[in-house]
Amino acid sequence: MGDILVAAIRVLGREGASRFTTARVAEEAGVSVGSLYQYFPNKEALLFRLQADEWEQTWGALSAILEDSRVPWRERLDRAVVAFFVSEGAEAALRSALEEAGAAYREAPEAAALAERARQTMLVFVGEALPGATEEQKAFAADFVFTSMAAVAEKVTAEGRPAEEVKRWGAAFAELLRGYLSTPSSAPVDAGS
Amino acid sequence: MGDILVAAIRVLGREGASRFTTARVAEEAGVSVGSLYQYFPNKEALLFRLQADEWEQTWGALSAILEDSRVPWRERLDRAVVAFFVSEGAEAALRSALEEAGAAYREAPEAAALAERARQTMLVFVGEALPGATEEQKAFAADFVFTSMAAVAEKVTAEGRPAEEVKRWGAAFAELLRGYLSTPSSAPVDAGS
Amino acid sequence: MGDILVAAIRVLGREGASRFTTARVAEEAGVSVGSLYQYFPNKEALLFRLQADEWEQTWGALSAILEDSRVPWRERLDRAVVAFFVSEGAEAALRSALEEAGAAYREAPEAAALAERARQTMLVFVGEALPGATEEQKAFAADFVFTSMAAVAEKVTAEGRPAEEVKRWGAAFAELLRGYLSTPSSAPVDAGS
Amino acid sequence: MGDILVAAIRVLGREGASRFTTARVAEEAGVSVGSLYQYFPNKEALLFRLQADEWEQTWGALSAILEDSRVPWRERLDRAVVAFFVSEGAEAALRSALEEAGAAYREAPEAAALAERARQTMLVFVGEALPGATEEQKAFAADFVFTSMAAVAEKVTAEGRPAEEVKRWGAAFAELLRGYLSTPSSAPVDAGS
DNA sequence: GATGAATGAGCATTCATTCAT
DNA sequence: GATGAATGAATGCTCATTCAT
Repeated sequence: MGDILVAAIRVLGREGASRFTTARVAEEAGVSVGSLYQYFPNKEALLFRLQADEWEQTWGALSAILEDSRVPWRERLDRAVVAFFVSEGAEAALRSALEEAGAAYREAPEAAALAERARQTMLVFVGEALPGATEEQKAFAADFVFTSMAAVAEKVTAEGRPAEEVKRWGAAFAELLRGYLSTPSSAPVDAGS
Repeated sequence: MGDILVAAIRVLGREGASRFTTARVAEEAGVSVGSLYQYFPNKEALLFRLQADEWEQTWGALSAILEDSRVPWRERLDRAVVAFFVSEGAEAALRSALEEAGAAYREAPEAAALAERARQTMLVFVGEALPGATEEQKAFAADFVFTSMAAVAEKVTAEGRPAEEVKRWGAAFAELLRGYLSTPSSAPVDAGS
Repeated sequence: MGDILVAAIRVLGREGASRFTTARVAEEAGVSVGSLYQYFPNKEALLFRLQADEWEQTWGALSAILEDSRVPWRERLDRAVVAFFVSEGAEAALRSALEEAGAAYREAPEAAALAERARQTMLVFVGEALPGATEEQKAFAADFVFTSMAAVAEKVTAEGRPAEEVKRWGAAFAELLRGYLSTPSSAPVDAGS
Repeated sequence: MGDILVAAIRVLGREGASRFTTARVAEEAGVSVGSLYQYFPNKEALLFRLQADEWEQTWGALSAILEDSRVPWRERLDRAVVAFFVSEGAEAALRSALEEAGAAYREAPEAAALAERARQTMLVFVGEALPGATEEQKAFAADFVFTSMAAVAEKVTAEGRPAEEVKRWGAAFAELLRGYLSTPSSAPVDAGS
């Protein structure tokens, strides 16, 4: 089964999403299609698994950094953002192929659970940076930080920029977020309707 | 040919990317498949054209705002970013369908030309905000502002959030960028290279 | 399209229902699978069409006989039953293959319409044979005559008996039904419940 | 092995013929596929066995009634026919599933043996009802009675009619056959050949 | 220039059967 | 005797593209 996952990643990377077929994966893994279907009920489940593994890995590293309260939050932010950009960079090919393949990942309960965990971690972290903010402000800030970081990291890495540049973007974006979380007026909600 | 493009947008919106077929587009347009192929050499070219039109439109509005030098740059930035978010929100469905359909847009020369024009506009704009920066710093800032804005707008609108919220995100992100372009130390590049 | 129907009948007859595949039909017809699917939306529709054609033909002959009021009803009954047995005998192979293939024919509206027409014809006919019967008795008799005739004809012809014997069975069954419709006490309903 | 047969009946009833697979039967029985194949050489043999069991049971009850010479034949006929209809009604689901599954029952020697036994019983019975008939006439009558009864019972029960109605049909058909066996001219063969 | 019938490779999935453990 | 992973041929169906009319 591990063989199949490895083969799937290889096929996805080598052939692209539109040529990612069960037959090709099976052949790459050196097993029959039938065997593939003994481990995964359908093609989507396989894609799904790939996606989940990638998420788990990326987010695991990130939360370890964010939760380490011995380190000042600004430093943690810097490190986490850069780590995230780098990690996304490393798996950009798989990720974009996965996206193209359209694994209907986002709607699955497993995905929701992971996202919820991420939200919580981010919320706690933001709470440390904005001790005086209301709950609503914190919630928005957490969402904002997480979503924009993910968006930019995805975009930058998807464009195939060199690792060096990705790192620099991470640093720049971390600085941006640091500023955002540092400004007294930082809670953008107060301007909200 | 305009009919075909309109039909294509309708089919993409109504049926989704995986059911976007030449036969369906032709039928929706009220022409034969053969005719469709007289205007577009293949399916991808049609998709491509849809994408290009969308770009042109979005970017046209944006550059009009950014280039209007009678308005202070901060205000222009605010307006442009919010306008961009709103515009992306309006076409989120088409955009995500297009993405899913995999119009390999980025690599085409036509796309490169459009992007270059956008880069230039942004560069001029950034020049007004950071008069003292070096060319390299300006280049990075322009790229950074443009890319991150696009990334976040895409992500936020793709998630199907309500128009109200999209607007709020636009405002929040504009504020972020304003801060970025206002800080004396704002040129993150100084650490660069 | 006629070619495809002919080919389908041949494949069904030669290979049996379990080997009746779209690919084989297309090959037998000398066209591509794609073409087959241009005429029939799916395999079932093809089977369905075969079935409908057969029904139409069989029942057309039958009702012509039954409705010819110039002929005494007993004679009409004899002729109709024998004709039905013979007709069923001629198409036994197709019919049993069709049945095995499970064309979900019975539930379709088109089938219901045909059956209703058959029921009406039979009802009128029975009315002539049992002028004094109540409506309910007539309804039961019509159903009984039609259903049992069809059941026996199907079974006998499905067993592959020679044409000669099938004819003899038809005559015997006609006699049976004649007796049934002639007996004063013939309306079995009176014994009902 | 009994477990497997029970499981097979359950799967056939619950899932229908097209989802009747060896894997599902094995799982339902709580054994491995391998074990299933130790008892039955292939899927068809399993189906076959199901069919044979059903036959044995149905026909057993029937012959017991027909052979009980203490009862007048007319009464025996009534009872047997009604019992047959009722029995067929009870197992209509299994029977039609079996048929759909295509157990090629009729051609097997085991089936022939059962059918022969049935024929004999029927022949003896008919001999009592038509003492003066020739052997040939008796043979035809036995075949006719048995086959038509089976045909009608199958058809009526397969249509899913309510038990009450099935019983009524049984009674009606018994009356028909009684009439057939009572008429002096009843031996339809005399017109034969 | 327009038409649309024809093509056929390609895909996801199923399932009876085998055989090494 | 039991297990169940492995097999791979087979199936129904789709769709971009071509080309004779």
